Amino acid sequence: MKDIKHFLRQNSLRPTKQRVIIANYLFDGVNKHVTAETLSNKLLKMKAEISLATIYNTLHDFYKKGLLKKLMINSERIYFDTNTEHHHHFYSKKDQKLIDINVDMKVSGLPKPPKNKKINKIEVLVHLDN
Amino acid sequence: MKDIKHFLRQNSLRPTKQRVIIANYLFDGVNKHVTAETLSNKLLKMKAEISLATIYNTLHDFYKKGLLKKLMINSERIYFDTNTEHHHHFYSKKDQKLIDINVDMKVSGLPKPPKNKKINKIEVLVHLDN
DNA sequence: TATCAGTTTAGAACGATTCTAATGTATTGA
DNA sequence: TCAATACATTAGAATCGTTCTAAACTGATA
Repeated sequence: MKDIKHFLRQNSLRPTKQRVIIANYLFDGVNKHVTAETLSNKLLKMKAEISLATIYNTLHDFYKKGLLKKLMINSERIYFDTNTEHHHHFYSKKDQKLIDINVDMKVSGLPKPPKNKKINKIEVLVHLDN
Repeated sequence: MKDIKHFLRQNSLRPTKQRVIIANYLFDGVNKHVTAETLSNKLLKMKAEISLATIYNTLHDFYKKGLLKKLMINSERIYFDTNTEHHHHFYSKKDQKLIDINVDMKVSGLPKPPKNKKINKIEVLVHLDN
């Protein structure tokens, strides 16, 4: 798409064929959580053969430009989130699935951070059972 | 120590030389966060040469018996926490350090979990800046 | 349209972790 | 007490996600 090219250029990223395909998928308006592997699978289904190395490069390029968030979910893989707003998650270990929590939550009773340290952000992960 | 042997047996773990050394270190009353690597280094400093495979095995054995918690911190390594109570953490990416938050915190404004899912536990990770 | 910096790629390398299969050791029960 | 055996340890190989390398390619620019 034309505007994806603009969008990439606006972020000082050359709109190469591969980046356009990936950005088109990731930034279609629906928030997504992807790993290199899930993205690769999706792209293959869309008949787009892009090497894994490029997928890794592209995810990191987008991340460096602030277009993606890296999630602090420990599960062997690195998750990238197209929702770069500060938000929280449900996590189902069983399904290996993340679900955005888009409402505002408040954490109360927080202790003082250690000396000389400032709180950057608070992440809440709600683990689901089944 | 004698009681470490009892402790291991109580948890249906054979008190082998290696498990006794590791348990003695981990369960000395001071809560710790370790990775296989940091534990291995500590043990070497204590003149205890235990193979990495055994360290991994032992950490997982202890984990399976509920003696250790696995932490959901994304950082390439798996962290094990000797504090198995439900609690939260400060995390300094810069220092690659975790600090327990031992006070009770409340999260308000939590949305309903998805259909057929139950909330298991809520984990709060407070990211530090510097 | 030639140039060149930036990009893609296959495959090698890497690092944390797990596996393998041979050796060693705690437990048991006679 | 000791032999049998079930369980543990180990070195090194294998695995898996990810990063690196270096050669080929391509978008931007002049």
